[in-house]
Amino acid sequence: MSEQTRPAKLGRLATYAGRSLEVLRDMILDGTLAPGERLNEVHLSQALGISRGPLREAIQRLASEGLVEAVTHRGVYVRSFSPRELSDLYELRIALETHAVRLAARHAPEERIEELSRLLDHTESSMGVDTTGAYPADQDFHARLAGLAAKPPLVVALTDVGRKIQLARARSAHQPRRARTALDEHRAIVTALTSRDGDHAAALIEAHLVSSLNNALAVLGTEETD
Amino acid sequence: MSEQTRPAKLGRLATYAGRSLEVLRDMILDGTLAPGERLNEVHLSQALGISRGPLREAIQRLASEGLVEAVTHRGVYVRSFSPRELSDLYELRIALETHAVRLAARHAPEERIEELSRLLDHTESSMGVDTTGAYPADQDFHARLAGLAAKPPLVVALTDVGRKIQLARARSAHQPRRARTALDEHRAIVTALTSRDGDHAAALIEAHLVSSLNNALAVLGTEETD
DNA sequence: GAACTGACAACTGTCAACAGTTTTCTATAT
DNA sequence: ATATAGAAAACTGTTGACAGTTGTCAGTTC
Repeated sequence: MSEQTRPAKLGRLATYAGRSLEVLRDMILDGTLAPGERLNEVHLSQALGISRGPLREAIQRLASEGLVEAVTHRGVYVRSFSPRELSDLYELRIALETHAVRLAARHAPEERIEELSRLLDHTESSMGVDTTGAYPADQDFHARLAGLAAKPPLVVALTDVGRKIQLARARSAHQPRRARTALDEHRAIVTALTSRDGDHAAALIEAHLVSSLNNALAVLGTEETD
Repeated sequence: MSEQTRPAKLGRLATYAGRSLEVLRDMILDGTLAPGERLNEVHLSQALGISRGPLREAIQRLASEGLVEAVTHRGVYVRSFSPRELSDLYELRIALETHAVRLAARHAPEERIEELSRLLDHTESSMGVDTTGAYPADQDFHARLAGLAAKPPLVVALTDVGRKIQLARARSAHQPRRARTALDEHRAIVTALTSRDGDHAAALIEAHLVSSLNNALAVLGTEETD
């Protein structure tokens, strides 16, 4: 009767391939599987407790998402991005996100914008203690912002490029100092949206992303191989 | 010694999964597999002469590309797009392609632009007889145009949205009359690029895509179910 | 005649074993 | 000692079979 008593080995997705995709993607994005690292099918399937079939299906999707690179008969590797590639990704993201924010300024319903504002309030209050989780909050903000444009293909495109950027930034997670600045920048964007000033919001988003990129590049530059 | 004497059952990709992906994608994009149609794994694997394993891997990639929709335990279906969805896809494409063309106007080397111009000459001359192949030529032009921006992520994004648009337009392939117009519009874009006028080129691209969209919407509107 | 029940068929999800390739290691020769 | 050739190990690509779910259809009940 109850949902709890079913096999439950599979989560909500009800398929090993689907669950493996999410697990692997998380492992890649949080650095458990480092850029350049090889994905051994046998080891991974044993670690996940499944066979190679569904695992390979998950890997195909990761390859399609551009998070891993598959070389025939030679294995799949976690992608690694050069600073130049990171810049290019950000440039694309800027093009997409400025477009999204202009649409949002014109068409987003008042309440959805207020929702976003409240989200920032919540982020700020829970940030007083420590900035852990500041990066997820940042991602959440940008995802909701994209949603305000109400154009599914745009959300898809931004999700795609966002994941690659997250991987490219890899271990250079947000720094505590930057979290504060980012929050202020987010607020300014929401304010511009509230006053329906698309051009201003777009300019703010661009500046925000540029400094985010510069921050990432700086971290990558100073970071020496351990 | 020679490449020809190897098993050769597999083409250049050397893997059933990779080849199946391309075959299936072509079948979807040329309408052999119609929107809404179900992909039966057993039938398809027999038709392709392979087992279900590599076939399923190919299908996962198609799902990731947004060309098919997978429903757990219920099969995968070729995606179908509403006019509204087609419009949204075009809007995204406009945002991306105007961005690309601005970059091209600023940075593309002279010779690459001339190359594009010669491509149009060739298209025009081989179009005198019949307009078959006008649509591939159009796609080729846009692909090369995106390439001029020299930003790989931008090319990837445009390829993704381009494929979906191609599927959404499905059987509404280019009309002979429009082929001529499109060629003229392409020429105007190249001319603007030659004079390094990014804004003008962007405006022309936008107009070109809008009329392309309108053409597609008109065809979809008048087209009744056979 | 319509709605329900249960068996049957079809199909998707998964697994374990096989085949072919690449890599590694060892033994041999220079 | 270095380089080389060959065998062994490790791994990817593929297959055929099994398991569980969904959909179908005949038979039954109201």
